[in-house]
Amino acid sequence: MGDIGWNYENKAMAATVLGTKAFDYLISSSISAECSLMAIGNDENLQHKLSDLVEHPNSANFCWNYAIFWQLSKSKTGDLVLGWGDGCCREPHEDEDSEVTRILNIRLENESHQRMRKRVLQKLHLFFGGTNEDSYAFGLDKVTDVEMFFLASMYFSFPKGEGGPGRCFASGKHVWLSNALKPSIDYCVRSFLAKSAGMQTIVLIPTDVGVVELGSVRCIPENLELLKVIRSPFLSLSVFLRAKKAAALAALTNKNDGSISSLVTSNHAEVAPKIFGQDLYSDRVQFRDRGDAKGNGDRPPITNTRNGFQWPQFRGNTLQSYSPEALTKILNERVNGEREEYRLNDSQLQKPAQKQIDFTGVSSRSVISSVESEHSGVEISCKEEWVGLDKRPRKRGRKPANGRYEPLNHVEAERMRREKLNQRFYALRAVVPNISKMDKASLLGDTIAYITELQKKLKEMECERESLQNEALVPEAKPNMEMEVSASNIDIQAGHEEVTLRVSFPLDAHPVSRVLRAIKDAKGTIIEAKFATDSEKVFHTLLVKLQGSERLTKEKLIEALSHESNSP
Amino acid sequence: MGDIGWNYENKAMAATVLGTKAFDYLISSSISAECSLMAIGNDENLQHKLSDLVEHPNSANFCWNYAIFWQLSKSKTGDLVLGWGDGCCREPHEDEDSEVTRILNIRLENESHQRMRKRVLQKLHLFFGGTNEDSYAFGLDKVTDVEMFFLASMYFSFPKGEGGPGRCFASGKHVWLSNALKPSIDYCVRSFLAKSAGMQTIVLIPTDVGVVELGSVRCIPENLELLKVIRSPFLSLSVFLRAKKAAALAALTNKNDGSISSLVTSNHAEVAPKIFGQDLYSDRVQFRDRGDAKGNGDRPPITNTRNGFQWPQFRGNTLQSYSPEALTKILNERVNGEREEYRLNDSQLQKPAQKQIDFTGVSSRSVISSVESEHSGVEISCKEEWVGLDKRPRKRGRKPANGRYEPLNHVEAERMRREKLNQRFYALRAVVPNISKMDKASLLGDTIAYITELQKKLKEMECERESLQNEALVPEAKPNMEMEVSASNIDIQAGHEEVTLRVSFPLDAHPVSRVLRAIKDAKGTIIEAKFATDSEKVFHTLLVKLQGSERLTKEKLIEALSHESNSP
DNA sequence: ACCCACACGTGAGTC
DNA sequence: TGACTCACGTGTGGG
Repeated sequence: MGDIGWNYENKAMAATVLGTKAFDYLISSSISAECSLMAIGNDENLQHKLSDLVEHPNSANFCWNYAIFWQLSKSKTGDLVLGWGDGCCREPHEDEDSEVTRILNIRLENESHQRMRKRVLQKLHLFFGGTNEDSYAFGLDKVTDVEMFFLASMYFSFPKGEGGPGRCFASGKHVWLSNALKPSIDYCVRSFLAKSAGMQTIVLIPTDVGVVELGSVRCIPENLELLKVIRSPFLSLSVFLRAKKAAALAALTNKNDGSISSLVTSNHAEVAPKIFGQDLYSDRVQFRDRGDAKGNGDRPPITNTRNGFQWPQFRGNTLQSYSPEALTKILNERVNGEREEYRLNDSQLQKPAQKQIDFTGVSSRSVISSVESEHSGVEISCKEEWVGLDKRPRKRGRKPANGRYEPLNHVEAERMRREKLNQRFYALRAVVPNISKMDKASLLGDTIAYITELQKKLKEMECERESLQNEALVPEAKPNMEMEVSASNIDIQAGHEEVTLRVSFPLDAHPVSRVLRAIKDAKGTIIEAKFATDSEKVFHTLLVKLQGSERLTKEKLIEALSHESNSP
Repeated sequence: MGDIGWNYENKAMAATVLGTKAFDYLISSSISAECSLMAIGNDENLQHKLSDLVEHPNSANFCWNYAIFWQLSKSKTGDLVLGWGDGCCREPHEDEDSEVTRILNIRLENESHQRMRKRVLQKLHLFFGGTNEDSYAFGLDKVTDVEMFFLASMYFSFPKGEGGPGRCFASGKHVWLSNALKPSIDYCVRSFLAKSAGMQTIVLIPTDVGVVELGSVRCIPENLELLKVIRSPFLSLSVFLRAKKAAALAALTNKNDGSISSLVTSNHAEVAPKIFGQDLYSDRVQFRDRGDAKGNGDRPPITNTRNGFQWPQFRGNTLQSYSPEALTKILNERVNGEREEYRLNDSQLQKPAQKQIDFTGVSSRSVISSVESEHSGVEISCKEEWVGLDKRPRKRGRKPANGRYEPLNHVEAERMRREKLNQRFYALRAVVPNISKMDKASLLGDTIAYITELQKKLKEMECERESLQNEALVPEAKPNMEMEVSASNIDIQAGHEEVTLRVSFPLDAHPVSRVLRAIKDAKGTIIEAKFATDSEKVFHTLLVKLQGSERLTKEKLIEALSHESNSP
């Protein structure tokens, strides 16, 4: 592909922003129109799961700065590839370590950098068939290193077995890099970008239908528990996505043409495949019949339409309609006239951009809300026939973003809240063993039981440890105390050059006690008892007189001793 | 009051069923029409909390067989009394210990007992102003000992400071009896009944507005954690009930007449006090304006009416309308003709009773459902003007019971589900320490964190214990093994009548080792070493020759020993 | 048929 | 004021 005519004022600068290597990757190795089919899902559900991973510091997974789901899809050439399914990237929390915040905010200060970054993203976006209105760059008033990495990742795709995600997916084994900054580490063609974003930890987790990628600027050691927690929400998703994907691919194969429009427009009510009672291609039911059946049609139509809208898939259709030459032409036009065109398309914009190319004044919020209101118009005018008609590509991924836009219709906010809660429930299910039933109440009950059990165990353990310590101390201290030589059990009689020591020990703690008892049992009488020592051992020599004719043999004695030890 | 003319065929038999003493209590000391005002609350919310305590074996409180809330109310004479607010009693679970099941099922076998029990309950019920239709006895096909106790409790009330609940309430301290079967225990005038029901554990927990009483046939030792869990759901209730009660009493005082009808009919829209945005006397909002505002008036009216219905309080109005003579007359009539009247009132009954007095064929479900359907009719006929018109007394307490009746309008079922979930959340809050925020998501997050923390700790502990055990085993086994007398370290030389034993031990584990080392340190030479023993001690006698002019004093030796022990 | 569990949209309250 | 939590009634799908 090579240079396809990107018209930057300063290519070198663009390379600086992205890094030469990464930039090369971008325009040579990885970007390809083949990922046009990628986002079959574009699943809000998935999105919420991902955003919960990175945006909620209270959960167990507080540590991630971005999350991407590499979704398995069919490329234009028919190969299976892993492409950006959905993702989320967060701004630094206020309570973040200053060091982390610093990393996350890198390159915010430089205005020209910012401009260039946006331009690069814009270009990428346009090249892949996006329009100016739905460019991410518009929605951002700053592009950090992390964000740059995150957004650029969107234009990569990986065949099975190639690149980090591809290898992870092929092997089925997770990858946990906690030192991704090390020069030797090269987990993926995007490594360079990841490093420039300060990603210390990168985790890849395979699922049935793709790969979850998480990154953190912190160093997070591999943790199987955490892995389980992360993985859990995507397990339930797998079933859903898999069916979705299978049906989509089937539809594609049946139609026997690779065009995306067929995929999009084939979604009519009578043929629309259903999965879990929901339409396959939208993550909500197209028409909640309830909306009409319940006779609450007086609600603002935005509610139904927002849910029911069949968003055409990102990039596919637009990409198809441009020849390379036309694309280049458009690119050139846009570079010079982007603001004008932008304002043209967004006449309702409350806050017009004030500088030539700077978009920082345009908050994501105003953009989106204008899109929203435009939709409302469409929706009102064509209540039923909109399927496949609206060509407006859906905003892809990272929808709530950080500069969160306002409406989140209270409906969506509530949806997110619920999703978050469910997320927690999933996570809880992952950490609590022996769940009796799968319903929430039982889960909570089991959780409570489990916690109390753990607490009890812990208390027991503590007691045990205490007593064990006491035991360990007492019989270690006791015999030591007993065996301790002190004023009470030592006696000295000094002579001229000789000293007579007399030391006493409790019998039962003394090694010879059992021998003595065995002798006693054998009715022997000790006549003389001496002991001697070398550097390693102590020898006790006993002269024993036996009563009667019994002979004390070694065997007998040993038997007596072992017998004694069995029944103390 | 004494005998007020109860017309049993066999009074002695009735006494046998309930127990003489309890029976005496019932008709002499405790029962009084004063409890007519008691059930100001009759709160479904409360009920759910209680039923959750006894009916869900999965929760932490799996162990209770009945639960009663003794609610503080104003009696007819103006005194504050604790009376049956709400309660719940459960049948044995299938998976219950056979012993417990046996206790819970006691007296099921005897048909005449059953008949008598129902008769007694019926009498009590009628005497207190109930009608045949809403008699509990109708709804039960068996009355166990536990149930008998539970149901009979309903007719008791206690002034503040008197009786178990009264004393508990006055003192503000909980009572936990885990040996309530002991003859010496007499927690309440109902003790006799409790004992006959096999209640081993009885717990009384004071709240601001009444006392929670729990009973179990198991022996449950006092447990502060459990207490906390039990108490928690009633804390949130307290606020609600207190305001409710206060307003109710205020309304009563303002009206300046003690009649209940005033309490019931005063509840019009414009004067109805509100609490938490809900009408005071019904636990649901009378009219959800939303219902009309949303324009879904085409819903079956049952929804609104069921929620909006102002159920008159139990007993109050009916009791007021009968003179004592009329009451007696009715009692006599009913005893002889109860089945006829019963069938008269329940023409829709699918399953008519088949024997003269036996009600076992009448399931609670069919009775209630007939009542329900009757209500539906009422609701349809008078859509808005129903306030205070419907005189049907509400079923009091223990509504879902065990033979749960059918509709639970899906609305109510959902309510219960939510309540149950919340219950669990409360319980969870009680067992998880360090909850950052009070919202559910955070709670779950914290719970997960806590669990993982506990698991980690436990794992650590286990490791620690293992290594400690190894440590404990090794130096416990090692010296034992070292000190073990076996073929390897014992040597016997037999003479005529004498035997010479030679036993060796490792030096460092031998008591004298430190003495020997001290001697060595003091540059002494052991000339002779003997040992002797008596029944308790072993004496080592050492003759030591010292080099040079140093004198080995006792103090020096001890110092050397202690010095050595400090730095091993 | 019914029961159960869940998710949804919505009104209301809270900070 | 908006962001957020919560409870409610309702629709729905699975057993």
